[in-house]
Amino acid sequence: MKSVDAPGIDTRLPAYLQLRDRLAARIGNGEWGLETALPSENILSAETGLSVGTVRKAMQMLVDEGLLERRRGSGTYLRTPAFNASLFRFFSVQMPEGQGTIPTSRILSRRVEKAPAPAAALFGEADAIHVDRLRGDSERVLMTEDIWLRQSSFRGFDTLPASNVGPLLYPLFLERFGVFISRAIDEVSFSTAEAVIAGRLGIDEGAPIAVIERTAYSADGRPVEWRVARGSASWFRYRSHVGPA
Amino acid sequence: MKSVDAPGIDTRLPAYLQLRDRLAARIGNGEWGLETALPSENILSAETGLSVGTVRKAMQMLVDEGLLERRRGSGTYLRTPAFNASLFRFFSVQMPEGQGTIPTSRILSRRVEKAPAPAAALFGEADAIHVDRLRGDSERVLMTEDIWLRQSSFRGFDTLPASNVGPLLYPLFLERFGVFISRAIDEVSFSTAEAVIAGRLGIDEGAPIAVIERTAYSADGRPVEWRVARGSASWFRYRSHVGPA
DNA sequence: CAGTGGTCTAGACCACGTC
DNA sequence: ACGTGGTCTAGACCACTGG
Repeated sequence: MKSVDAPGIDTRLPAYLQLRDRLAARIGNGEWGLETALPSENILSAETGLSVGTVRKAMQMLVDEGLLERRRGSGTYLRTPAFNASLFRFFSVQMPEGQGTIPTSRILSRRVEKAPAPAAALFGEADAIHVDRLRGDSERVLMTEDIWLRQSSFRGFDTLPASNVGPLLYPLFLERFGVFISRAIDEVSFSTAEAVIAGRLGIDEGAPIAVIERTAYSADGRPVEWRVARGSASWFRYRSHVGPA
Repeated sequence: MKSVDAPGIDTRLPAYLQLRDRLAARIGNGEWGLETALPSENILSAETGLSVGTVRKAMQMLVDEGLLERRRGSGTYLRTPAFNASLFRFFSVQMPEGQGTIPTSRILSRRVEKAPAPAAALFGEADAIHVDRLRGDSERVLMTEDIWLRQSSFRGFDTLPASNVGPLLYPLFLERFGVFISRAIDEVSFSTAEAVIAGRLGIDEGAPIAVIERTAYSADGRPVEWRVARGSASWFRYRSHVGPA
């Protein structure tokens, strides 16, 4: 077996895992664009000295993890859209099921601040980039979001021109910062609206609200985002798949 | 390629998929117990006339789907416990995190009834087995559950001696009815307690409650259970993983 | 048509459990 | 020691995409 030389790669691991890590790193570095095919299995096989089957296993792993998408007869490509769509599942009642209408988004502020305790513990950093944001549809505000980003992963996000920041953050994270969000953990709970939140959502102070706390992890397994989303409990609906998709 | 003869198996499918379906069916029929190893890869290869690699792919698929568990040097076994544990995630705040304390369970009634519209549509059957049940810990009732089971899959469940029905239903489904629950979809929303519900939960009428509607699917992909669980919103917390585990 | 990924084979050697 | 699953090889043929 030939080892896959690269810094930070544990050569005691099986070859296909080393190759997986190597490819994940190259993806994170932005080596391939959204519509550029990765090197084919044969080429990677020749480059690495591994057999095609082993290369296949490494690439398949990245497909299973949601990073790549295979197109028979064409090649293997980066994949972002589907995962992002799945992150808006809490709008499912508001939108016609299955149609991927992207909710509107208005960013109120982006600032480096002292991180709240959960975010600080997660990131291992005292400060974080705080994004304050409203989400809704064309008619009204549905949720308010407080997003904290790991400062060392998204340095400069707070000073990016507003015109570069669209309604979807995760594609931007990949394109500008080489950070691919591969998974997240959501926690749904129930609370009542404080005055500021109530005002933003257009509901009474003390009215019931749903709270979603999300911790998102990059492809290398580190937590890079912690967000708290709040919306009126009355229309709220959260869908979750448990077990194999 | 040699086809894997069996009723209900589409022979146009790739061999590894046919073998997967065949094995899933045999698992559903209860052919192997919880601590009995399945036939080894070599044996299955000889039996089916397929190469070991192809057999491997079929078995790996069932592992990925959560049906099987591989133990190197020993064999491949059925797997139930982990998945069942994961189905009690909504108790995560009440219980010491990570410890699999099984909540208490008290079944109030089991009856064949006219199924509510969502269950009837899901099952394609007008009647269903209705299970009315309370869940909690040693001190108090935490949730009430209304469970509807597909009658044709669980015929006789309503007349099973109570002593045979433990706190966990899914292991029972597998052992008595050969039904393996492989995945589910949860929908979380918030409402207020009607009088009966409030009385059961020991909260005020009109107090906020969390509602979890779950549709559970068997290994062959058919919906076999629809349940609605209700608990006080004040302590409620629901955790969900999105993206690859 | 050439190149891609999808399936499949028939071996090899290894790490690990069980007996 | 033997059998299990885990990794890996070096091919084969197929279905599909694209120019």
